[in-house]
Amino acid sequence: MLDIKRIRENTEEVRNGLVRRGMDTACLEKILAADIERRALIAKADELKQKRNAVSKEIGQAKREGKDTFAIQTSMRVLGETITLCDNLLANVEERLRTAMLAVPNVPCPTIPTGPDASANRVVRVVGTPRTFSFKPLDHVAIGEKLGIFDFPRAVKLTGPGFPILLGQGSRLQRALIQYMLDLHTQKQGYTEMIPPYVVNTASMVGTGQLPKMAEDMYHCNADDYWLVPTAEVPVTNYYRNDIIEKLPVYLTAYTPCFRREAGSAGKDTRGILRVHQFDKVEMVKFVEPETSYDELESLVANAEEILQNLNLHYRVIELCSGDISFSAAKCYDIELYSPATDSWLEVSSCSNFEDFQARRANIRYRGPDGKPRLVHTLNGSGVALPRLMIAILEQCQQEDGSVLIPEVIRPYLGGTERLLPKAK
RNA sequence: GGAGGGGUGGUUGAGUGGUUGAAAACAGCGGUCUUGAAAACCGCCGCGCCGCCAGGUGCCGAGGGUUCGAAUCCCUCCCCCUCCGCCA
Repeated sequence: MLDIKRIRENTEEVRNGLVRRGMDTACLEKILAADIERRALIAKADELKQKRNAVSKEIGQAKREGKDTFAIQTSMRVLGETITLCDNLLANVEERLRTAMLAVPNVPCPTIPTGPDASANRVVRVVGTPRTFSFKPLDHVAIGEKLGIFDFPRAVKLTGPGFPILLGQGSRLQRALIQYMLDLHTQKQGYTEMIPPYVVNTASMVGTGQLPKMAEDMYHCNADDYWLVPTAEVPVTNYYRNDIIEKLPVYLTAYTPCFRREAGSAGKDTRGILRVHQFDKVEMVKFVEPETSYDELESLVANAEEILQNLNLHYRVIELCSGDISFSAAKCYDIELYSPATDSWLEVSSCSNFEDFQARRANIRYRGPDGKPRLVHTLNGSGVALPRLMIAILEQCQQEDGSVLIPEVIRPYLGGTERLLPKAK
């Protein structure tokens, strides 16, 4: 959520930001009108309440002195009704204002590229070199078939499309990667590990900005009004909702399954495990002082990149343009792994600075130099998503004989195993 | 799921209709004293909203209600604790 004062006082700056996102800015006029209405009603209601408080005090005093207060009490009853009326009008305006404010996305950082969609994104750096193959590289589905590590038909039987089954050495590889990434984040990069709930309430989803906009993309438990997490960002960030953090910065990391309905994406990129409704991910979340958040974003990206570098994978970093960043983000880098079989780039990480946008929604604060509460800045980044990491490893490390050479840093997590071997015919 | 108890400021903890936004203590901040520190003493010390300021207003788990007036009475909900039941 944006600061209403910012919308009020720097309307054109905010408007420009929304225009850069390709948004209609009519919502700002509605918000400003509601804001004026709201403040007028507050002034009116406060004035009436001041009178009520004063007279009530006098009545108390008079009663103690044994005086008759019937007449004045009767007249005050009318004032009470007027106040109730005023408060109802105010509640109505505030609800309208809040609804409108929750629907306004973050203002993009001024330095990011301006553009309507992904075509305007900027490639920041390409790391590693594409491997040259002496044979035609297979895609992850074909490799997985040879290795016997997926079972898509039976997964559909159990649930439906988009809920893959990993088997045998495939399961073990994924578990090893999770373990490796968590170890790197916690042992070397200074993060504290958390195992959070995978199901959260509505307030948490509003806090990080998934609701109200993304309701259709998430799984909801009607009986309890709970939501399956689409990312660990939600429970981990909301850990400090309505809280004052004692000491900044705080770095947290969590492995969780992620659940995404991806409404409207049926039939798109559905081959294999590229785009699924349930996947695993290791996430990093930072709570920092506002002055440092853009430096923290750079180190967050570096933390994610370190994984891929250590795995010796070919990847690139993209700076998203104003039209492509997510609802809550002010600036975002995507990290994409190269898929040699499809000659395409696969997004495995999204690292964002939300500035105080989430902190205002979720009311996450710390004490500034003057001891007064201030909103923190929040950031998060994947470190990293498992399915596409698996795809990239399978494809980039595949051998002509059908085996897959395991990156060296992962081998200790696989009991020294050097390669995944094709299943016996 | 059933029965009982309880949710008050950073913490502990008073407060059952009227100068209570809230006693007291502890913690914290500033000062006096001291070579320095401790102790002692003095003062300050919650958050939000409206307002240029003065000030006003709201907040005692959340939301409603009663009343001239609610931390205090009533209703609904949430959470925590104890016991019972069920259970990985």
